[in-house]
Amino acid sequence: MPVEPTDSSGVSFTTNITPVTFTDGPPPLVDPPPTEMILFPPAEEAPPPPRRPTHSKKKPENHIPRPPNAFILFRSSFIKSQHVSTEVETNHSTLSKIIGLTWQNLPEKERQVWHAKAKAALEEHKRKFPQYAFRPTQSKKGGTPEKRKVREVEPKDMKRCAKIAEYLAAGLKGHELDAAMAEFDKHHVPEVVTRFEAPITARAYRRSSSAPIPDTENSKANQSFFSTVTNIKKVRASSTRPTRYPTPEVVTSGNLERMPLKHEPSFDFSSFSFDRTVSPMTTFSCDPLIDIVPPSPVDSVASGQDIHSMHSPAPIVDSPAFLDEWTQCASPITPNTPHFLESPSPPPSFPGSFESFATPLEKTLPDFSTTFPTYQQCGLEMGLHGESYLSNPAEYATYPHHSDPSLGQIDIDFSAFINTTLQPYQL
DNA sequence: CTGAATGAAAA
DNA sequence: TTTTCATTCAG
Repeated sequence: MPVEPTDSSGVSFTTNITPVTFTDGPPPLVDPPPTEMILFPPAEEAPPPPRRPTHSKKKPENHIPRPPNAFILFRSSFIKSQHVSTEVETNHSTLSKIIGLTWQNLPEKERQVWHAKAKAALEEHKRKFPQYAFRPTQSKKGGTPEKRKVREVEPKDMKRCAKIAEYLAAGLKGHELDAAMAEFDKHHVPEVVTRFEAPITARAYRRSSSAPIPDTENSKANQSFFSTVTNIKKVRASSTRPTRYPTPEVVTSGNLERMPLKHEPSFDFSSFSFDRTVSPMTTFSCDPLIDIVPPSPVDSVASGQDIHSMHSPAPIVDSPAFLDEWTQCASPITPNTPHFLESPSPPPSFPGSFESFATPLEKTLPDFSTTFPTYQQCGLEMGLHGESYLSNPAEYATYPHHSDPSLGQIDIDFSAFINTTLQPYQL
């Protein structure tokens, strides 16, 4: 809400007047439901914040923001009202999910209130900026969406989001919701799964939000990670393909300077072919839009080690033959290589593995590549402190804000790898 | 800057 | 039909 021309805000909403109830503006077009029936009454109209301190880089300073739509208004008010406290959720991406669900659950009657407010806001906007016209910048050039990016997303616990939304719809807010969710989290098994095996550490969980800190005492907490495949990305309705997660088709793009494609042991596709005659890879699919078949619950790798007893086995390797294939790759890994590592434990070192073949960039990056050899063999490694989720190559493109700026942006497109090497093994 | 949601408006 | 951008702020 930029403070435009000084006086353009002639519609100053009586800021410091005694809270005598009086609705602002003209009578609403839609009669609001009885106050006691409103689940989420609009937050108090606060004076516009003293201009956002954050230095917006792409905004011309005189930028006129779009008028907010009904949902945006609802979300804004919802956040302001702290209906979901920071105790329950702080991540705004997740909050958007929750509020989105809540919006759907909202009685039509109450939604109309917000549509009315949006309409009023639009009128107000037009009064204020008669010359305004929405001018979306066409970022990409005409023709092929050559380099649309597919971004790794943090897994969200949708069950939990839905539960929160359910409680909200039932009228639980604030501290009541806190208590209810605290109880829920005590028994809830977080279902967060990336399509490949994700190193779900306690810290990663916390950071990825929407997941309570896993209770290590809860023995079944981690066993369901791969018994249920969740994290199905909800994609906005579209007649064709989801807009944000297109099927990979670009053969090569991205910044591969630091991750050589060829003649580089650490990133040589040809060196690790998934020969289906050797071992069909039946445990996963690489299409980010396709669900995967959960891998067999246990593989030979998980030979009763403590680490594995607390985590599901890595699903990538499903057969000894396949494992052998991997061992022939740049990074020798033994069948006993742990695939999971709880964050506090130091990664095991393998003679002549990571250190010996890693590129300088890789060496500066998280050491979990030694923990997840399958990824490191793909030349994949991402995350700052080894606690980020490893990416599904099919979904990964770039994660700039998770890469150290001093290292340069990691930007790899795995489409070629996926299409040529993994495609045959998709289910 | 990005992700999340929904929806209005433009390309 | 598809894309952008309104809000929000931790990451």
